[in-house]
Amino acid sequence: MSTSETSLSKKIQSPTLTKNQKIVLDLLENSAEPLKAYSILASLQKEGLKSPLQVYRALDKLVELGKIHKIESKNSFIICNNSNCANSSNTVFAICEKCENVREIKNAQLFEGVSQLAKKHRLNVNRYNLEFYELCKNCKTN
Amino acid sequence: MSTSETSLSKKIQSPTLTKNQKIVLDLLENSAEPLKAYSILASLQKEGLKSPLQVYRALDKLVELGKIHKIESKNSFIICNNSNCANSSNTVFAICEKCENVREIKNAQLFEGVSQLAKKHRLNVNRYNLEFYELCKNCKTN
DNA sequence: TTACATATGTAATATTATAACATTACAAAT
DNA sequence: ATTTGTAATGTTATAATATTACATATGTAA
Repeated sequence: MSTSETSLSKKIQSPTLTKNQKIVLDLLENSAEPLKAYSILASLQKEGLKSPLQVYRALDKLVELGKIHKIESKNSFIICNNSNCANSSNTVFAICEKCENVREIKNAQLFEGVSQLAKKHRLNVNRYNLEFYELCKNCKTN
Repeated sequence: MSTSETSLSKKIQSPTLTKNQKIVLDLLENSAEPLKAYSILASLQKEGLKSPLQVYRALDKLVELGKIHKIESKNSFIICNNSNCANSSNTVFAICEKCENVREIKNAQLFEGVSQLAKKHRLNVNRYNLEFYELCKNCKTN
């Protein structure tokens, strides 16, 4: 009981990250685009990562903490640029149909709008993931 | 030019399916739940399917035709129960967080609502995929 | 008939992800 | 300080998902 309280408060205050979690998060923070697990592994071999599992475990944890998101349709991971995500874990992405560029959309009104829509249609939703497919600025002009 | 017209009209009238496409579609039509490529392969070995590629090719085509959808987060495929999908290729799913049950949501108003939201936020969206995470009826009562 | 696009069959291989198991690190409770 | 519990690590092997490459066949249109 006291243990579960402790681990709960830990989760809420977001625990300090371990070494592997830190270096993976760092890499994603400095990446302009989503990264794949095996590319993360390749990049971080000099930092001591040796096996896929080390990467997947760090990624799982970071997703759980809301620090990063998985783009399911691309099997890749992107830093969360949205302060909301720690609380609600709703996600909205715009994905370019041509170049596959992904950007996370950070807009409280839009988030709320989708939630409202769900409610309106009598859906009892815990969280959602919305992927918009567009033509990004770059691809539109070229 | 006339060739492109022809292939276009073909797509619009939805061409007759080939043997492999038909048996894969059939299987999905009769399945209560989304199926994975390799499970489809296993099920259809008696019908003559021998390699993953045969399954993936049929699946790709069926997705392209809007007859089925891929649930990205589960790497699995589900029959489209939505007559709209041939036209717009927007998708909305409700996925149970506990038992992973997936149902496609078929509701023109909801579809339109999401499109409106995108427009309202100045997003120029070609199509979208929305995954609601819920607790399904079954899991809620148990 | 020729030409073309689409579909097939098959083998090999690439990519993504997890299972299993032994060990270590750290914080909380006694 | 020691025990205990939980989470994280390291490592090997393997499972599951998906694609490349290439040869052949099929159907339709010019």
